[in-house]
Amino acid sequence: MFSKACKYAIRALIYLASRSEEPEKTGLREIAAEIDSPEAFTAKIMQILSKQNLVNSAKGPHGGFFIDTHAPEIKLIDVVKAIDGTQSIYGCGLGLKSCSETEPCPIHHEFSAIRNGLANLLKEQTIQQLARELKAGKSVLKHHLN
Amino acid sequence: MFSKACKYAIRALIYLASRSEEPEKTGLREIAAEIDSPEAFTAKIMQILSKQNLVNSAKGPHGGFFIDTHAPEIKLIDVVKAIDGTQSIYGCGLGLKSCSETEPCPIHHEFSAIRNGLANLLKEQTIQQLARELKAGKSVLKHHLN
DNA sequence: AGTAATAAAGACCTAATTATCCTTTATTAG
DNA sequence: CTAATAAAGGATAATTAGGTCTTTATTACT
Repeated sequence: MFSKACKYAIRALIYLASRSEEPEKTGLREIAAEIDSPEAFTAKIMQILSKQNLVNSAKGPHGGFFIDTHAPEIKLIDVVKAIDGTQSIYGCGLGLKSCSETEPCPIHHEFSAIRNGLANLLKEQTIQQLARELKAGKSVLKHHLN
Repeated sequence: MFSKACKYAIRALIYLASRSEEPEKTGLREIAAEIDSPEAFTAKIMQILSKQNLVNSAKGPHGGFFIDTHAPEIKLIDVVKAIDGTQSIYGCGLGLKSCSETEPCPIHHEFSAIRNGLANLLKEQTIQQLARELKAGKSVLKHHLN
């Protein structure tokens, strides 16, 4: 569905959002540890998110990443587009270059409903919503050992 | 959604099924040409499908691939499982090892509906159904130049 | 029997993704 | 102004997905 990079990105953003009322910034090390992702690779992903203004960053001591609490909430689709691109969501299910309503691939119509459902979900759901559920203990970002 | 190999597999099977009342077998070259896929790579995929008994083959002159018309219709999910494995359908959307109803990832519930819809579709739809629509001119397997 | 046609099998190559390492640059505390 | 800290950026390595090539086995037709 999503690339690994995209999964890390979503997890990282949810974690960041889950502690974004804290005025403190969160360092890369902590993020990677909390979402159980490779640190250096996560750094690359954070760079992309930062360039796309999905996240803010500050260098130096007490620096780190943070989400602007005054900015509009981040939609999942923004993250997916930033990391995986639009083709991953809107491309043909069977990989045909020219697949459309008028020249559909064999599964085009059957998959449209699903694809649209997914797209709508990604457009509706925000990182912050998911972060609130995480904080409420309704979900987890990594395996919790008993 | 699916790997390229899986897309080729589905396209190849639909093409084969679309001409399976022909008693003649269909050679690799023709399949690859008709679904616009790399020949050698398609050969590999056909080997897998053949081992999984999703398709039959015959060596030698006038040999080729064919689908047993008396066997039950091939469900899309059989193809996806054979090529991409079950993880591609049932794995966690955020890549968590232990994601379940009791320890869900943040998007678990939201995605369950979509995931289930997809799985049901794959379980219902058959290659042969799609082949009939293809033959009726309602869909295409490759780009048709004007 | 011999030859051509075809799939099967395995080794091999290439490109993209994932991941690591190291250097540079910016920021801050003291 | 220096040392510490942390992100940014570049280079590179490892892994996986995607794809090719060569050889072998099988069959049909002279």
